[in-house]
Amino acid sequence: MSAGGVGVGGFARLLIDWQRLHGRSGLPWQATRDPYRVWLSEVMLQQTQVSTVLDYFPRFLSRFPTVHALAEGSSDEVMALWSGLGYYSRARNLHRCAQIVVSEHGGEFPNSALALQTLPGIGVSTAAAIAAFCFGECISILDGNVKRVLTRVMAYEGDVSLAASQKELWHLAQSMLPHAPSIDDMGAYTQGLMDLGATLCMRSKPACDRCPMQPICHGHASGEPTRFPIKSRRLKRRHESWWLAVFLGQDGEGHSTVWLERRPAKGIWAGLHCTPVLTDEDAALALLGAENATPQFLEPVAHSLTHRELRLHPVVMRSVAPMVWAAACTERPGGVGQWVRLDDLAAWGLPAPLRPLLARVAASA
DNA sequence: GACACGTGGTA
DNA sequence: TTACCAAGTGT
Repeated sequence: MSAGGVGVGGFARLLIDWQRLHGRSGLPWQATRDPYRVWLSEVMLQQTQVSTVLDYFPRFLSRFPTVHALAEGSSDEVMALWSGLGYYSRARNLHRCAQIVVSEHGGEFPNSALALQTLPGIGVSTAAAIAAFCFGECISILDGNVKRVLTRVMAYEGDVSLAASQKELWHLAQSMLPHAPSIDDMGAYTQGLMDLGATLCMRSKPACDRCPMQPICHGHASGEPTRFPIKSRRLKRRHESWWLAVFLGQDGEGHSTVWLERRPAKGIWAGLHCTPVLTDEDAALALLGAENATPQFLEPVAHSLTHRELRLHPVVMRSVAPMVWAAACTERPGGVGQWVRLDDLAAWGLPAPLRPLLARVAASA
């Protein structure tokens, strides 16, 4: 045991001991030091809750068990497996990263945070997590958990919305690291940072009475630990209405189909498959009215994104001669599309709100 | 440096 | 309803 903390009051020692006794263990990505699995889990967990990833991680891994398999997979299949997880640039970067690891690193992930960080989709925190877990590098992650824990322990008064504060927090995080840790120590320390933030030092109602840091925590001493972290910048969402043109048809074997187009390479749901979207009401009504059928307007569905509050208005168009629409659809901006069987949608990378929506449509079709 | 990028859960 | 935010990164 050589992990005496050098930071405030033996922070690292307290954290490592606490993690081994009370931290989380048994999560599917914890039982390994395989950089591929650790990397995959870290990317999936970016801004995403553990409970959500529990569902996606094993499915993705069973289809792509190695970085070679992933590198050789099709981008459409990767997107389909990511469908519903959100932040789809992660999936595109993941795929690109796998191809780079195979083509430029002989299929082995680089073994330092510095080198890992040059790969697409791997930033400072993810690079540190992989390096710490897989290679025992003495470097700190800096995610939301760590920021909350550190700002509370230190009663850090800086505004974490500012870049200067981020830099200061990064230095602070490095200063708390254990001294000359073993690889096991770095694993427990890194996991401990996240476990502490997730299970005790929560945003509201932190469990200070059970916290190993309580004796050294200035936030707790202040009586208002939840005052930290201090954030000035507020998120604002703007409201928008989108009309989803749900063209229904049938294939040669009598299966119900829907017309899907690939979303543009940038912006919301980039690269996913979706019904044609019209963002202007007049244009939507004009276009949908011009199609030779009776549009059926369904109840709008609310869907919120980070910066937008969407009202999705499905407009179902059924046809006796659906192929007529295919020609019309391809003329539309953004336009390359195809008819997809409603019972085959699981194999497609769709935006999350489309699955229940199309399932409803299918049920009434 | 500010902003875009998804989704589901919680207060 | 609204706001916040969860194992952040890229532009």
